[in-house]
Amino acid sequence: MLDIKFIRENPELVKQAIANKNEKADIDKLLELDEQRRKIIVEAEELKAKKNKVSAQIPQLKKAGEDISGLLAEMKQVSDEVTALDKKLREVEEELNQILYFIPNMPHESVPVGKTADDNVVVREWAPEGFSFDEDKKFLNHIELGKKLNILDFERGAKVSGSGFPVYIGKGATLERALINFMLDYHLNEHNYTEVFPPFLVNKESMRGTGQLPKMAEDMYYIEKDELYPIPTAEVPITNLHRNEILNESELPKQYVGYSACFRREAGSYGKEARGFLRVHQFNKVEMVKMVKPETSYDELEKIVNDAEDILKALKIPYRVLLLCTGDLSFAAAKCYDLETWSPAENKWLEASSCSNFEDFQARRAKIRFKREGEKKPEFVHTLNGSGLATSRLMVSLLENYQTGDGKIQVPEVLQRYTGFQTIE
RNA sequence: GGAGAGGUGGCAGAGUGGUUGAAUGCGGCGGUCUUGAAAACCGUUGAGGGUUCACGCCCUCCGGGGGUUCGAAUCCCUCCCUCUCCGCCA
Repeated sequence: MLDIKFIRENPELVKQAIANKNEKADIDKLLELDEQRRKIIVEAEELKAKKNKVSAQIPQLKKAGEDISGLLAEMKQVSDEVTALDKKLREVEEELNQILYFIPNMPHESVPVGKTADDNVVVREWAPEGFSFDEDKKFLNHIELGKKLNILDFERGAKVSGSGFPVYIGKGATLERALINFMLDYHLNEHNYTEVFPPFLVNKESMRGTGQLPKMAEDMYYIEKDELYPIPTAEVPITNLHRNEILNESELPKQYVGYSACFRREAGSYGKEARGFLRVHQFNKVEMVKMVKPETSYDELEKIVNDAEDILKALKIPYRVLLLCTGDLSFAAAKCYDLETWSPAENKWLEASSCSNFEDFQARRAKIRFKREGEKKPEFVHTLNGSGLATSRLMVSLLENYQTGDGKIQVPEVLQRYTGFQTIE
């Protein structure tokens, strides 16, 4: 959420930012409500001050034996007016929030302005030694490989749950588990994160805190009976760990890494793009979350991208880093890098990680603050997160890149001590 | 799921209708004393909002929400959470 004061002082900037993000919000209406709100507050507080003053005098007057019935009647009137004004204030604030909660974050000045994914900028590419984009070579895609080697079963997943719920079997399941453990260990040992194993169901306040609600409600699963949401990413429970808290400056930066299953309805996405692992309702992801001092957040963003890249380098999977343009930037993000891994069978890049700086957008919603040494006023932290990484897309690239000419899979070297086997055949 | 107890400031813990944002203790910060430190003593120590160029002034907050009252941490309703006992259970 943006600071209402900032919007008040920079309405044109905000309008431009929203337009650049291909979003809509009625800023003029918002400012009108804001003014109305403050007017009501002034009026109500004057009455409250009067009420408090008189109420304090009443016991003395009573003690002195004076007749206060007239005063009581008058105060009753004042009290009723206050109640009416407070009610009006709540209504105005609700209307105001209805707009405010739907306003996206402002893109950082370093983010290229653009309409669609075509306007994203390739920052760098990486590939292991000896790699080439070999278009002549015949590659089986991950679905074919999964079937042939009996390690993935999309049909049975559809039977048990529905389409988009893949099942890993045998060495496929082991490989998936190995991948998750490898990534967690790597971030713990090489990158100095604190491990978190979060709940997979969260409440409404948490979903609002990180910005999934109210705007993305349609993309979430919801368990009505208990008013809980299956998480779309571990970002939600981990960032909300410190909701409504004031941290000490010395505690920052907070660096968490956690595994979770992720649940997404993916309403409205069908067809070719949804084949196999490319778009699923449940997948596994290792997520990095940081809470940092504002002045360091853009350095931290670069670090988090590097941390995700290190995993791909260790796995020796070709990838590229994309800087997203304003139009492709998600609702809560100020700046975002995507990591895309190469899929030789699809002959294209697949998004396997997304690393974002949210600045104080989430922190303001979730009230995550910190206090500087010697300062009185708490400030909002900056929050960041990055997938490090999502296994489903990564698994596509892994299987396809590590297939041998005769349709077997060579297990990446760094995973072998986790799998206990070197090949899948 | 049933029965009971409870949720107050960083922590502990008073407070059951009237200047209580809240006693007291601990902790934190500042000071006196000291070569320095400890002890002792004195002072200070929450958040949000409105208004103001500013000093300041005002409002709100004692788990969340609503209500009674001129006035609520204190009374009523409701929801949430924690603890104890019983039941059920991976």
